[in-house]
Amino acid sequence: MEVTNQQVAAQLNLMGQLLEIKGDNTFKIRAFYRASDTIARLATPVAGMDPEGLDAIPGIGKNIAGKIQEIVRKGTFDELEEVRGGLPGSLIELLDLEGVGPKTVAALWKHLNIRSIGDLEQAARGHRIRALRGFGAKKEEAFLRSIAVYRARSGRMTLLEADAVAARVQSVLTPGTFMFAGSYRRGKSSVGDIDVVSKEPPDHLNRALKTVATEVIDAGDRKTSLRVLGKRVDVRFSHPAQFGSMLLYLTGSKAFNIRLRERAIARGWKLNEYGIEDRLTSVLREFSTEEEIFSFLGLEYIVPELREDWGEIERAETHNLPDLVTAGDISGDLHVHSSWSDGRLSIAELAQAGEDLGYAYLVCSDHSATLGITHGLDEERLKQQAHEIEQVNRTSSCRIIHGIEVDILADGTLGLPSRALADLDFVIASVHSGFGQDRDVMTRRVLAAVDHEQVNCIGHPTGRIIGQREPSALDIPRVIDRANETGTALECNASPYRLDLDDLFIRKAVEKGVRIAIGTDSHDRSEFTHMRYGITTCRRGWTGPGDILNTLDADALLEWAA
DNA sequence: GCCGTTTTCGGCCCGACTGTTTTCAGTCG
Repeated sequence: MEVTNQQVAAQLNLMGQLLEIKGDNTFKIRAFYRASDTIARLATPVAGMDPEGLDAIPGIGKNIAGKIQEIVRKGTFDELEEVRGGLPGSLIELLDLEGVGPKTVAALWKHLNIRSIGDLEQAARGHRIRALRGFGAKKEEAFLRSIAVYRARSGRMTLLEADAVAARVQSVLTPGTFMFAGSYRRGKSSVGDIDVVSKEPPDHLNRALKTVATEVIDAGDRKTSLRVLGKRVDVRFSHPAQFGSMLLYLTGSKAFNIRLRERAIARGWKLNEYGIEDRLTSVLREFSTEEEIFSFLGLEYIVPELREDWGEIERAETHNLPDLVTAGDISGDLHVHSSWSDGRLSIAELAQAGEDLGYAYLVCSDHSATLGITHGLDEERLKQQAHEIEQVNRTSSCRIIHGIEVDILADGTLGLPSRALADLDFVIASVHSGFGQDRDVMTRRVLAAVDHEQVNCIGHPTGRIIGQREPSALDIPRVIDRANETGTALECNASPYRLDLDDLFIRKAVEKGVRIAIGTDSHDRSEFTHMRYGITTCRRGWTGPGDILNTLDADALLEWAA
């Protein structure tokens, strides 16, 4: 079984953590973390790369390249096993506690033989930690609080949850005085916390924020951290004259910020969240908008969705950033369900919803009959549905395109015969079962659907459900290559629980020339607005209007599908 | 451990907040 990039990244990350506890050189530690991050967001599997190819990746030198090859061969590397041998494995879990870092873990272990979260809890309850130099009663309380949060935590938020937390925070903020920042602003498919930059005075705002917080983690004049609806919210206060710098800093990403700061250093400046300081004269230049900073640094303005250090800085230097798709480019939704299968809306109601959104068309893609739980369509009911769609289309300005979401069965065959699919205008093929298949089986299964003459699009290709189900083992780069050969589109499923394909693979796909179909997978009226999540995910994948099927008008779409 | 349009050696982003101290270490983003 081929080792995935995620597994390689996990081993490199583990090495970083162990070296931290051991107290090794901080720059060596940083190198392992950086390599881990880089591998985790690489679309190309490292398992197939040669040493030169690995070495060519920024942040990966000869040494780590060798270790990656060791991991590919045997799942681990000698130096990792050596370091691991000297430390109890359970120490790592202590690093997951908020406020507990490597120095704390090492001290607790060496002096009190604390090796796990359970050990720490006992020691804190027994007040045994305050005897240690540098530790006191408040630390013991903080450890117990962190343990409680750790045990109750639910991980990253879907964008729906993030919207709910953001709305609650927004309810106590003054319009026009703040901006959301962080990964929420960058539009990542899941969000760890909510970041806010505010121009309002801290004392006033801290009082207001407390009214919506379940816990105040810390509160200062420059920054405040809270828990709202159980999720972390970080607020930074900024002078209006410095708002651009603070917004840029808090929007990140971290890797992007580091690159910009390095760029400033090369010019004799220091970039921070207050402005750009001349290192010689110590004169601080302030920026009220982000646009001014980019301009000052000699860069084209980079939209938040692109700020990941995925090559956008180099493109901004030459004023050659991609032209990204916007909501205004979208003519229709390529994946919605009706009450013919498991949706709530009738065909007529779908058409009305489409009209309300100003869409030229909707692809009605109900489930095929093989998926027992959703009383999907067989050949006979498909014909009846075609008749109803024809009726509705006579009076609707939003055209209902007759499609289907047909199951890709475990052996790669489809849930309906070709003759039934031939009568339809848009065929989406999706995996809905057997997600645990190994890489080869799953990939052959999906490739069979890509090869199928009637299939126009592969729905939610990896099958992941954010926070609930991991992506399948599918070899996406192979699927992308084959989709390019056969002219098959890949879906960006816009459901906030899916966002599948995600940014990284979308970028890989459009680089190869594969078209992306954005579908909300709506089962009810409220879900049509999820289109915005799909658009943002596509923008993060560097897609322009021409890469997206939804930007075609109805006739062009049908022509493409035929 | 990685890297180079001042460098193959000597750097490596920058600052806020807390707790335990009495000037700072640790953690976090």
